[in-house]
Amino acid sequence: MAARLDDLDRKILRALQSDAGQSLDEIARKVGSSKTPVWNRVRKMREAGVMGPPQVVVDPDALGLEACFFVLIRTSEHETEWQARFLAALKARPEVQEAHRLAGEIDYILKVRVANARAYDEFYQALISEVRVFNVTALLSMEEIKSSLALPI
Amino acid sequence: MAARLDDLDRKILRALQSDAGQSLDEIARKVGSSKTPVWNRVRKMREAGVMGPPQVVVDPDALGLEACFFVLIRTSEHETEWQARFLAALKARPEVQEAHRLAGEIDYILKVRVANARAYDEFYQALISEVRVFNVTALLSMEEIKSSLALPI
DNA sequence: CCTGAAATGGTTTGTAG
DNA sequence: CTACAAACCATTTCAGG
Repeated sequence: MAARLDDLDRKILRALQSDAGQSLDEIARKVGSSKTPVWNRVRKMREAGVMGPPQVVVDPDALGLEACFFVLIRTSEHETEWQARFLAALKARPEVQEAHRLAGEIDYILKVRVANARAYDEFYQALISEVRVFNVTALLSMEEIKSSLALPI
Repeated sequence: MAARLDDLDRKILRALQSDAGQSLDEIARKVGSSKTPVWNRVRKMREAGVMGPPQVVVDPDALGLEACFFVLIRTSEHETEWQARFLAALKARPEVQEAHRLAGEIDYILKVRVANARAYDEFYQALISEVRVFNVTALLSMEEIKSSLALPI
């Protein structure tokens, strides 16, 4: 799936991932090209899945979601059936913004956004009642120093 | 900064955060309203900082960024001067997609996207040469189970 | 605050180099 | 593959309920 991207493609991605609201003319000017080539490349990259649809990032505080936890999970169960249930549970829960399966001692890490510590506990209780886990450590974020969708291109 | 958002505002945010490429007509239809009120609310929420500018999410694999690490950092230094240097270093590094200051034993967590393990090591070496840290644990992601900007609204 | 329409400007398509 | 132009469609503004 690693489409061949030339320098112009990369410049376009750089412009779009910082602000997708720009007009084609603006982007063309920034990347040193013209409207049609930019449009053709954008179209191609969208079809190839190189970039997703434009999204707006909503400020969690504005919605009262003031607590962010990173959750480290160890489990003793590694059967496919258990894993399938666990993954389904994570995907179904909107509080879970990110979930990764890890290499090493810790099996999973989650990023969870909730209103407060109490809401986290409700999430936690609901999760462990759905699937058995061996050990859970929650790390509470005090300050979001950086949060960037932008990849180094 | 917690602006009062009514039900219609929330519906609009829900629609926009899943796909900001929709036309105002489509959104208006989905939320059961009309073009002008939707437009006025979008405008107001943008000005209030409730939502950021539209962004496209780029597929890391398409750029050859195939490794994702979560980095747990402990430090013994907690002076403001050290902290300022550390924060500046994190913000300056494009590999760092997220950085949080934590409560508890672990002081910081980072999410780092790089091409491979070797690129991570280069990042790591560069970071610890800039600022002194006590202990660093890197968790390598094997599989991105879920990654969603969408907040539960 | 909503409706509906008018004007502006950007996107998308098509033709030609 | 690029430049240019024409048609289309969305956004933005504005008058009226």
